Amino acid sequence: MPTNWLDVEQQRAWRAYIVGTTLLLERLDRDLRESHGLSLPEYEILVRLSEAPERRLRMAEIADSVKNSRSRITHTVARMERAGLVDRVQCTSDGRGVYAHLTDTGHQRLVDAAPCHVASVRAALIDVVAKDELAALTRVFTAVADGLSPGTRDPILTAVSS
Amino acid sequence: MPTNWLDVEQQRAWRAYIVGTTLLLERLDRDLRESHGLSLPEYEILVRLSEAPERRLRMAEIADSVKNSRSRITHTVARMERAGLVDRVQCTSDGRGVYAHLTDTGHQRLVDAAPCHVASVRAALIDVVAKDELAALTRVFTAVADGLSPGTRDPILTAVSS
DNA sequence: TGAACTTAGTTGAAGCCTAAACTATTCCGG
DNA sequence: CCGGAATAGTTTAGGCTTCAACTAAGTTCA
Repeated sequence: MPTNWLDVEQQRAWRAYIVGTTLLLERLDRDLRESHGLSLPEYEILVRLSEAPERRLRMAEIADSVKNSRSRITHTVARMERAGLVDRVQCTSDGRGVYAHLTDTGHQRLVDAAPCHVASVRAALIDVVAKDELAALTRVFTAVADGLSPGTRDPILTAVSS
Repeated sequence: MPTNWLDVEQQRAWRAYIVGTTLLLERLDRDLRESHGLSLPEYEILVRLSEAPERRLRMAEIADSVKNSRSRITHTVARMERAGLVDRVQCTSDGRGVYAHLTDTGHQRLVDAAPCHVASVRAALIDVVAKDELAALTRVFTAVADGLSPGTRDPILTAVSS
């Protein structure tokens, strides 16, 4: 079967996307690190934990929600525990299970970092695109995620309420 | 100044984007590795070199075009050289300069990998998105890249010809 | 009950990336 | 021409990620 190459428009879209994403993720990570000593992956975990009932989640739930491997979550949570951002709590109902639980310190760290992070996201992405382009972005990446990981959508991506 | 938080639509867009991007980049990288033993960053470098005059670029040109640090390019090109994909050639006009030059092996490797990679990009992104959404994607990330790295746009992103 | 299988999570080694310091060369002003 | 500043690229160490192998606990089914 001959390759169905990308046409010029598609190639432009693809390259713009990788280049923009490389710059964007690097910037957000750097801003968080410099101002609050958090990496972007750590920040994302803090957010998920802060939104969870009792501020805790099973390791696998974290892994699923941020789309990282379990191994990676183990390592990252271990670092966060060393930094006092989370506790690890044995799950009583499942002897294999472990909860990562947001500490007060961790919560405060998130509260401190959030305004700065939101400002970065706005400055670099949200505020430089039109409303309808943002809507297109949502559709595009919802479709992408659904194609690559069907049936595991973030609740916020389907419900309108926070 | 009170934080200008993201509204629900903006939050949906942002989360869809990170989650989708995490899955997408991971998938493309994995596909390339498994089928052709290349990482996505390596593949991108091969593409840039293959398009360059005489199939060679200065280290800094590579770094700029893929938006990676020079240090990272040094490391990545060193690995690629070990793998026989590129040569390193001392620049005659500037004693400090080094060219990375695509070898025949490297070019063949790219030719072999390209159809597979394009198929992955199509399956995961291009073919799951409408034409106008793709155009929006281009606009969004061109704006993002321009905001974060003004004045260093990829030629393909401004010219219509390949 | 118990053997096989699955799931949750961890571990350790190897590879990749970052940051900062470093070498070598070129550029610029006097 | 010289000295200082800037540029090109490399190096090294340390941190992060991946991979494969591993432990431990739960599940299934005869």
